[in-house]
Amino acid sequence: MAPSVAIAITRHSSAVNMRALLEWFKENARPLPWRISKVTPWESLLAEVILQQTRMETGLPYWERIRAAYPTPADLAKDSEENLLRLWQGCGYYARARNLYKLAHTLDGAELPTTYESLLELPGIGPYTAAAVASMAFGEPVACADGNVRRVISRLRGEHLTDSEILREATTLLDHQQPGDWNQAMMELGSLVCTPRNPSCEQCPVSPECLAFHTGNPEQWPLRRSTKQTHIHATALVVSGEDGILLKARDGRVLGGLWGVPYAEGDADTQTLLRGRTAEKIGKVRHDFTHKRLEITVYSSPPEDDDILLNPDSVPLATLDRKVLALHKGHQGEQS
DNA sequence: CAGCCGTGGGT
DNA sequence: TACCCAAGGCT
Repeated sequence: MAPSVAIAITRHSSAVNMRALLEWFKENARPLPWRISKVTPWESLLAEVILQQTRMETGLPYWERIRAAYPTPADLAKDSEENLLRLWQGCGYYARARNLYKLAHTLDGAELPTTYESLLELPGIGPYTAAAVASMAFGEPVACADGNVRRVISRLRGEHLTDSEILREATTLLDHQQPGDWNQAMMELGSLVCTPRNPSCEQCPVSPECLAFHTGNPEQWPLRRSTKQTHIHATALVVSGEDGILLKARDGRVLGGLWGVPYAEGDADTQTLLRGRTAEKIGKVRHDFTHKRLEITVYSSPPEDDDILLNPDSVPLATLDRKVLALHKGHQGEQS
């Protein structure tokens, strides 16, 4: 009998959690644009993609610009990928932009699909984004599990849960009448109250039922991810003349689709990079990715005859390249 | 499943 | 400084 009693209590507690959480959300939700006025499903999808692994304050200006430039997916499909990347530059994880561009072409003028399952088939749309758009834009009762939800649920249960266990629990708790609000409430709670460090349990609407709160050490959940950052020495070459800077389109997965100065990692590639040039070392730039730290030695050289120079503001550039160009500009200032 | 993919802010 | 980690998805 004991197990069924426990289950009954759990279910009852879940219902209490939901009501308290939704009430807290109504009072404390940040005034985000899509909460102030209604947005289209496309605009909702744009927001979710831009906010993947990106903080609200960082992502919001990008959302405003990109939704204004592309009110519909057809508007995006009509434009070039490079123009999208120009609006995306500095936001990071550029595969998101490349996939978004593919998505617009996949639709081929059609409306956005309206269900979790069909959204999931689109490029760049995974379980989180499909659930977020399906619930918020179309009212489908599907739970989404992002980093916030993972943390909130891990602490509620006081367990180190796998992703599928998190999703199962989120689905159990989901309010089927207001799935979009409930998903947002869970994420908002994780973002504002149930923070990774120094959570504000005294302000939490569900702390009475939170096992982590009762242990007095909620920060022990969820498990920390291991992050190993490798250190890499790289070389960048700024070839500048009156007409601009030598820039090339990058390809591959790292900063693919953006443009940048000639760049190399390792001695052999560096020698190739500088071969035939009279290059002067002008300084170092440090740039961190999630899993690697770049120490970039920057060289400057005058253009050769067949170098094609561009205005850096005319092409999409990553922040890494902007840092390199900023160093070069400062060095030029010193020279004159 | 684990590693990879940007950038910026917080501690 | 070094590390964490964000409305994740792809391979």
